[in-house]
This record gives sequence, C-alpha cells and structure tokens, in this order.
Amino acid sequence: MVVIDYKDTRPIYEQVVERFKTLILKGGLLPDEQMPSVRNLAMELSINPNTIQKAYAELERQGFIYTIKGRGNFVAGTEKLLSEKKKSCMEKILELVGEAMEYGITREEIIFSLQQMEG
Amino acid sequence: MVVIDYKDTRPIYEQVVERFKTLILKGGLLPDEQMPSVRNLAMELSINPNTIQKAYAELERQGFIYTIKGRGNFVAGTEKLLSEKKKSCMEKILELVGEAMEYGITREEIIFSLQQMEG
DNA sequence: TAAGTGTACTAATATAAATAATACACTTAA
DNA sequence: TTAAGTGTATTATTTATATTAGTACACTTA
Repeated sequence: MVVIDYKDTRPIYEQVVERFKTLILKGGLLPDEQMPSVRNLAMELSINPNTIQKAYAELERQGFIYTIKGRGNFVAGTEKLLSEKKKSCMEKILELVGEAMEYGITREEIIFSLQQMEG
Repeated sequence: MVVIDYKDTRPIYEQVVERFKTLILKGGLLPDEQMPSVRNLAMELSINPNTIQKAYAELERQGFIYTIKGRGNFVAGTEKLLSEKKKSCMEKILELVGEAMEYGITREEIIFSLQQMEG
C-alpha cells in the first residue's frame, strides 16, 4: 500500500502523506475506512512509529483523515474534505485581496481580472 | 543608519533587509539614491560583506533596489516598486482562484465574497 | 591603472528539520 | 479488570539546510 523511495530526496513522512492523499482522492481508500495503525505501518516500512505519526498529523491537519484516540485513524468523508479545502482557499484569497487593496488595487480591478480568466 | 540586534533571533541579513525596506517606504531614502556599498556597510557593522550582499540581493528581488555592477546599489523608484508589488499580488490571487475553481468554487461565489468584504 | 563597486565559489558554522527511543494514556474486548 | 490494541507526548540523536565567513574574481570610473 505504501513504499518508501530512498532515492527520493523528500523526507519519508512527506512521501507517506502524498501517497495517502492520492489514495484518498482517487478512491483507493473509502470514507471512514480505517487507516493502518501507526505501529503496524511503521513496522512494515521498518521505520520509527513517530514518522508515521507525523505523517498522520499532517494528513489530519489537511483534513484528509480524522483521529479517534485509542481507536485509530480514519479516512475523512470527501464532502468534509472538499469543504475544508474550499474554506481555507477562500480565506487565503480574501487575505490576499485585502493586501492588494493596501497597494491601491481596487475591488473592481480584481473582479475585472477574474472575469477575464479563462476556464 | 543600520544597527544589528544580537538579541534578535532573526538572521543578520534579514534585519538589514527589513531596516532598508522601512527606510525606503517611509522616505528615509529617496529613489535613485545610492545605497551604502557592500564593503562599507559590512565594515561599519563588523560583519562579512557577503552578508550584506545577501541582504541586497533580497532587496533587489523584492524590487526595493536595483544594482549596477561595478557602480553600486540604488533605491528603486516608488512607482516601480508599487507596480511590482501589485503585479505579484495579482498573480497570487489569480493562481489561488484557479485552485479554488478546481475545488468547485464558482467565479460568481468569489466575486460575491469580494463584494461582501468591508473596506 | 588604481580604487572603488558588485559577484561567484568554497568552506565553516549555526540553526532547524527529520527521525528515533522511550514512556505515557485512551479504547475495547476477553 | 486486564491485556493488547490504539494514538500521544517528551526527549535525544542524527541529518539537512541556512547562515555567515574567507577569498578570489570582474566590472566601472576617474
């Protein structure tokens, strides 16, 4: 399910994060399905449990999984995941727009540019 | 003109960058005015010239100064600086909006949110 | 051509990130 | 209630990266 590429310069925990993000987005893991336990996966990959723990913490931060202490980690529902992504993306946009307005860009200019975008 | 605070945990070059950004934005240094030479300022602060070099490279990257090889570093015109800031800010916004649309947020939703913003 | 300027390359050092070792705390089922 | 599963927290060690320094080079002008 997960493999570590030691020729890859990226840290192990990052490879693990990416692998699971892909699996979850592509439907290889279904909502509420249990993730491999921290210890099991660590043993399988012959690495320290804390490295998996770090990967899972990151996946949780990004909304891909949720944790129940003492029970395990589970795949988050796709709707919830999507709505979190939308929310944080929208927040970033509004923050940047605020900054842009400090530089003298008007709301109208921004809206005009959006309407010119392809897509 | 510049002081290093060794109690400050930030790197020296970063303190130098910030100091000059403030000076330029507040008008303490005027457009096309010559910056202290890399060697002079380094000697004055008793640090290595490369540290100042790094600070100046960063200031140039951010559009605050421009360099003429063999002659020196000079303060960038405020209009140019502002237009660079605007440009990069606008680019970031459009990039994020593209990402948002991948998540299913519509252009209209974004425009609506902008219009709701205070300011 | 000399004395000023910035630049590039390498090495040393300091700082931060990644990983591991270990002990703790929660949950469930026998 | 306890054993075996789960995640968590703390600390130490290792590794990678960022910062700074040493030094030599190249451009500009008077």
